[in-house]
Amino acid sequence: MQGFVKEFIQKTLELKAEPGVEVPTVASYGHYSSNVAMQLAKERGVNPRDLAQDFIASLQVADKDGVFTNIELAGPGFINFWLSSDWLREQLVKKYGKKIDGVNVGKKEQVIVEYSSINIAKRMHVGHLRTTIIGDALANIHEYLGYKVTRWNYLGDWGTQFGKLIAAYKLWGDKEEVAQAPIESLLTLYVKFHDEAKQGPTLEDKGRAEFKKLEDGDSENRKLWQWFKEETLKEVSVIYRRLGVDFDVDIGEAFYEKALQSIIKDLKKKGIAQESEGAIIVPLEEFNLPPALIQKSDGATLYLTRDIANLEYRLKKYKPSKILIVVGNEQSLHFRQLGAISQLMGLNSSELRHVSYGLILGADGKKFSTREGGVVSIEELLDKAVEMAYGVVSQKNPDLPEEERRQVAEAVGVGALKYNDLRENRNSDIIFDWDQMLNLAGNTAPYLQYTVARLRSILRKSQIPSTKFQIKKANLKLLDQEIELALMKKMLDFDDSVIVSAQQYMTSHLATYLHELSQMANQYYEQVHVLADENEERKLARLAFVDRVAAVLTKGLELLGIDVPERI
RNA sequence: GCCCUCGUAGCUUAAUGGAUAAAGCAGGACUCUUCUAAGGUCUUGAUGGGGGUUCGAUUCCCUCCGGGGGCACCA
Repeated sequence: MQGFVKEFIQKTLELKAEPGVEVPTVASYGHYSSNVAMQLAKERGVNPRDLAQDFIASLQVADKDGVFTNIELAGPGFINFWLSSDWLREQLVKKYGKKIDGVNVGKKEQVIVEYSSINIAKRMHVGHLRTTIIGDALANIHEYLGYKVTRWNYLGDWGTQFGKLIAAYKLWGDKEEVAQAPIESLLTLYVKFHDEAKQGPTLEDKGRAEFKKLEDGDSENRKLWQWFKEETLKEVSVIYRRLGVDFDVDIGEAFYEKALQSIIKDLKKKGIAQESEGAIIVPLEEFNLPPALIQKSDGATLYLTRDIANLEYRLKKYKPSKILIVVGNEQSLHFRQLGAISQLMGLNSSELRHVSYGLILGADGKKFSTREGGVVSIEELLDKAVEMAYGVVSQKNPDLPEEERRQVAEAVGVGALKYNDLRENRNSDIIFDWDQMLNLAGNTAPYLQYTVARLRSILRKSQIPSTKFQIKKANLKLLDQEIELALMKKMLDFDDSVIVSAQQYMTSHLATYLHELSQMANQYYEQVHVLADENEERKLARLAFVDRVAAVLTKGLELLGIDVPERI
């Protein structure tokens, strides 16, 4: 409802700029608070409290419908607003009377979210977890906000390592083995190639030669490459299914290979790129950046070159208003260079955003190395989380049938892991810690899932068919407890949290909101015993209300990509 | 050396330039004949140091200290 208050102030006071409105941390400062008078006092050369007083007079006159019960001056010049209970009830019905549809702030504009971006013939490890989870949630959030979202898994499917892999496969590979455990056996071949290559340069040459053949379209190598790709995707699809993640596009680096030479030629012609030490670079002094290398001295292209082609293709085909690239902040220089080059090329029609996040570090505080074996695979992480959740479910709720316990454990374990990443979307690094990742109490997904399960349990135990829970028909006047009104107000702030999450590309706002809503819901069923109510009309109204609280929490968790079991 | 990023309670983290810095974990005290105690209630405890801008700074600027990442032929 922040937007509503903002609009009300802006219209009434005829302001050019959007006024600042926030939800105060202290309840006695009102439902909403604006610092608009303090912002404008200086340029108007008046005392902020006097200005606020004038504003309040106009606002009170403008509030003909009685939306606010109180508009008050406070502190150095804050204007604090209290919403009327009836208006809250009305809005609740308006917003949540049917299913929760979202808000159309995106106006069907295109947004491309690039995330996960795995490498072919490599295992998915903890490093891929953050990008996959954060990217998927951001995609969901943009969809809720009315954007047309394209989910893009930008595959690492090109490079000399594929020549090595093909060479290794031709030497020692076994079709059956690869088909059975693709990533495992391809990885083994790759490692073997490296070990053997230490004996002499002939093997390396062979790898390079195979890659050259692949580049030139040799049909056998092309087939092998395609097969490796398919098998890898088949294998990781199991993980994606467990994570509830799905992509619209999985075009990778290889796709752009053909476009690269003409891009380089074009950049040279326009004077954007130039030769240097046998390579081709784009100087970026004007952006205070080091020069970007787009072609090696041996003529080979680079990741950045392909990203330029990638950007060009996306702009042309999708005309997106935003491109979000969810990848760790170790690549921030790369994306700053890409952004600079896109400006030089005039490819800055859409917002190109590197959604970065901190690295996951080992216990020693150093970067996890992909090369060494010390990396935890995603399967291992998921299995461990689910196993732990299963233990807790079995202990807390032994009466649940075995199959349901398994399902609950999957939702709880995976949910806990996801929420752990989504509740904090900051740029500082994270030290990998099993205990913290698998924590199931406090500000975690299981707490939110538990809250919904409790709410649904109340509905179930009422023995009233769910079709009767109609907030439109309920007599909401009977809901007059402080906690009930506070909950209503909180529920109406849901969209704000989603909007801020999208604006700042930070899922933490939504996660924090859901935790707060959840805390209030827990207080609610602690304080108010719905089923014990002898007033049938009020009981039915409360059941309808409980149903909507659960619905908002469920929707929020859905946006975060977290499943909600009926019982837990 | 240069660039980026981070530094908040014992730990993990919040806080579009706002009022009394907010949670969770851990610690202490309560709370299950009442809709699931994965809960609820109370409680101890913090902005790295120093300057500046501002009516107001965790937030912006400068500087110092400390952690992490990056810096032409990897992605």
